Amino acid sequence: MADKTLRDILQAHGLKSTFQRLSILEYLMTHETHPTAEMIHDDLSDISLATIYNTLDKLVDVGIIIVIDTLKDDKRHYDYYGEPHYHIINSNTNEIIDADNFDVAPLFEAARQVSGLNITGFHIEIYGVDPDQAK
Amino acid sequence: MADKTLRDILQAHGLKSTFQRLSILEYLMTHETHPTAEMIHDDLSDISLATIYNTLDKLVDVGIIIVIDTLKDDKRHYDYYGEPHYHIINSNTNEIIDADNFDVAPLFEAARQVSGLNITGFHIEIYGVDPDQAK
DNA sequence: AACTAAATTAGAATAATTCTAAAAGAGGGA
DNA sequence: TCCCTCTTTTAGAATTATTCTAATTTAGTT
Ligand SMILES: [Mn+2]
Ligand SMILES: [Mn+2]
Ligand SMILES: [Zn+2]
Ligand SMILES: [Zn+2]
Repeated sequence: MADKTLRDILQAHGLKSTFQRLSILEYLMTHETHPTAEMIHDDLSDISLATIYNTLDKLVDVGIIIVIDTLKDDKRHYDYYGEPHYHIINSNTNEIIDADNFDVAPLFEAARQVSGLNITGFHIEIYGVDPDQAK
Repeated sequence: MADKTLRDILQAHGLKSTFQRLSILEYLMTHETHPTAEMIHDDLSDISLATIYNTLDKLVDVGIIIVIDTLKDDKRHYDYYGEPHYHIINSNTNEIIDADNFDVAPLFEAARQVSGLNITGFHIEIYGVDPDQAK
């Protein structure tokens, strides 16, 4: 059962399995919509909004999901982060496109050189507009 | 006078020159602190907080400054964006380091290929920790 | 089955940001 | 320089996404 896998993911990160966490994680894994807490709550309406927020915070803490806080709608968007990837944002529609066709190693090395830090992760957003749009 | 240059920048972007706008723009150009609206208001206390927000919005709209909304402090940080650059964030201290030692052209090309969009800009944050820190 | 630390919940609280609508100012033309 | 008009500024109220509280339930273990 698919349930098994979800439990494993949670346990591998030291999180207890509750049906709330299983539902929310599954929701994020199966939706490409980069939803907000409210959007998730609309669909999983049996789970309290406080739990939605608590769970999302936990999933972010352990690195299963990430936050995208760059859209102009003043809401946090969440994203399952099974594999590292970057985002392309269509400024006309605010659509977020996942992409991974770029090797970040040279960028990590550049950042290490400048800062002397141990690089642990990245957050890349590329903005674009529909090519046919005037201007 | 330095005033002249600031006026020119505002006018070049179609913004009227007010002493509030000149002050805020100069503040951002001369501080590396990536301040919040509140931090700016603390230092430029003659300017109302509403105007700080209004002005920052305008400067963002015309592209003179950018917003960094990724820190865990739940506040927007602002950054003079005279030249394109990326950010390295020390996760131990939340310090934001400016860097420009990386050519984004290949990344732009990768994004264009995936999305078909006309790429207009980017927002890159690289996270790191002090190398001596345990773990 | 019983235990206990952790998770969930409803609702209140917080606070960054936005809005309102009235007063002041900038810039252009006469 | 003096209007004129549109834009900007402002104090304070309003909004609202998110966080907090404290009581209840549950997961995982013994
Ligand atoms: Mn935010
Ligand atoms: Mn907020
Ligand atoms: Zn994504
Ligand atoms: Zn910067």
